[in-house]
Amino acid sequence: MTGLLNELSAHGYKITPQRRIILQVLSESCRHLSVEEIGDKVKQIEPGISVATVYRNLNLLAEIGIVSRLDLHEGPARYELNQGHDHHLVCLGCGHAIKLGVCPMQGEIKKIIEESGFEVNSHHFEVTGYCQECQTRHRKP
Amino acid sequence: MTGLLNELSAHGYKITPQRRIILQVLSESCRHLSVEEIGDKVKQIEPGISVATVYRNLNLLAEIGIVSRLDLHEGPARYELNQGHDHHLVCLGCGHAIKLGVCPMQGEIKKIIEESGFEVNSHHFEVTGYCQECQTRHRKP
DNA sequence: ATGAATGCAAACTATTTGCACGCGC
DNA sequence: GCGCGTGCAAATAGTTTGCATTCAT
Repeated sequence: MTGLLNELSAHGYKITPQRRIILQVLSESCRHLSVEEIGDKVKQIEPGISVATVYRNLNLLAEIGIVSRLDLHEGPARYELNQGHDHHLVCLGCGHAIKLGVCPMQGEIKKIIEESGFEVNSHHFEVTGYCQECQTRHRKP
Repeated sequence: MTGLLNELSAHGYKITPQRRIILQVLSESCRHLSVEEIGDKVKQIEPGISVATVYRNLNLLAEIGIVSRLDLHEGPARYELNQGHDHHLVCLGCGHAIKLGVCPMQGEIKKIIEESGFEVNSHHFEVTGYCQECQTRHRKP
């Protein structure tokens, strides 16, 4: 948490109460939160904070790599603290992002991409479906 | 192309001139098109067609699996005919999506996911960076 | 003290929707 | 002829932005 704040100032950005709170909220969650969810939690702590600020800071944080953004087609973007490097099983039922310990960007695939001459900037692997809990619920209708 | 139309009626949907034209436009492109691009091309063929129709049909086509949708964070969603199953190297410079012949959803990774009890609905692997052509352009500033 | 960050509201972009009409089956 | 599909315009969702003010450094 303090590390995150340091990273902010290291990039030349100021440490404001708003940023502190946004980072706090993110660090207390173990799943991808929508801007709305983040905004709600933030407002519970300090009601005066505007959505615009939340948006601005999430963009900023995503840009410097502190948070990662998940763009599902349905609904708004979702954010979470960038846990180094992770891929997820995202449940369409409950929204939980289950961490996957492995990364597809290795072995044969990595080699193929490197050999193609493409300069990799980032990669994204995401599996959507239903977690065990939601499977039963989803099947009945 | 006729196969695509068949697939539509097989799912109980009517074959309208609009749908015919949208599919024609998609089948003539080798890259992911935004709705705006699709709309423009469609209107060159038949000016009366409304964007709403384009949206409605792209959603429909995506649902029955005829087209695939690409959700970059920047800007609108992009669509292309579903070429079976593909992953891409998306260039941040020129926007081209270079097809990757291989799929990460196999071997060890597939096994791990299956064993976790997660019910996979779909998966998405996407690499962003710069294609060879754009690498030089991008490096100079 | 200076410029970066904020709050507010208005603007904007992408997409969806309600309704009356038109057309494929 | 029935009902799905369409065009239009208005509505909505998500996000960004201009501007005056506040605050971190």
